[in-house]
Amino acid sequence: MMSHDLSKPMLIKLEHAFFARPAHELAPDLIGKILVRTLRGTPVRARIVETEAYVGTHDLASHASKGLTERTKIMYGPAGRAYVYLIYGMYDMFNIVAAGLDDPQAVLIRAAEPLDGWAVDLAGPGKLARGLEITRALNGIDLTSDDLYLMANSADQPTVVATPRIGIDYAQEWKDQLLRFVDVNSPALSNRKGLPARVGLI
DNA sequence: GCGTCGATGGCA
DNA sequence: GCCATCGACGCG
Repeated sequence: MMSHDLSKPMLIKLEHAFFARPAHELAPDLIGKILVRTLRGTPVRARIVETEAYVGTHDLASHASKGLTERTKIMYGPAGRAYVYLIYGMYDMFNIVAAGLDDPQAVLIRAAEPLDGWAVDLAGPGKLARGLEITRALNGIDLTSDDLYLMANSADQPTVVATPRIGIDYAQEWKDQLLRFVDVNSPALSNRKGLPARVGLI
């Protein structure tokens, strides 16, 4: 008979099916998940604390609003791959493709807490990609690969709050949609504006 | 603490 | 001409 110690947290690798749903559902569910990046043969881990959903061609903040182009074509493919692009000439942005074929949705990973005593600043999408060495060379990579994958921690039940997305003031009626998701108790958010100073027994 | 600004290159 | 950003600088 197998024994199960339910007091022990379970770490389970996320498979493709986890990512194959609308970005507005996937994005909050990614808070508290663990990113594993293999660098020079060694896995480093970080806990995701901030994400944003980009929900399709009608979303004026999404690159997919430009339709199918050389840059956006990865979002039209299967869920669970990386969409990595360059912004401001110097920062790579790491996104996870969501939804299904020909439904171009994605989740931007904006901040994480390094684990295992690893001292690195991952509080912001540019810093996160730099710290994890995620560049455009990884655009299209399958996120169940050993180089970069995700894990669920059954013991981690973060308090998730939705806010407007950052840096998309041009997106008209989309700029106020509550499509950014944060673990309100994390010290590693990119930006704390609009959040309660602290969350206790409110 | 907060506002402003420049870096820097791919994209449509 | 614009960016799904960051870090440096100047306030007082």
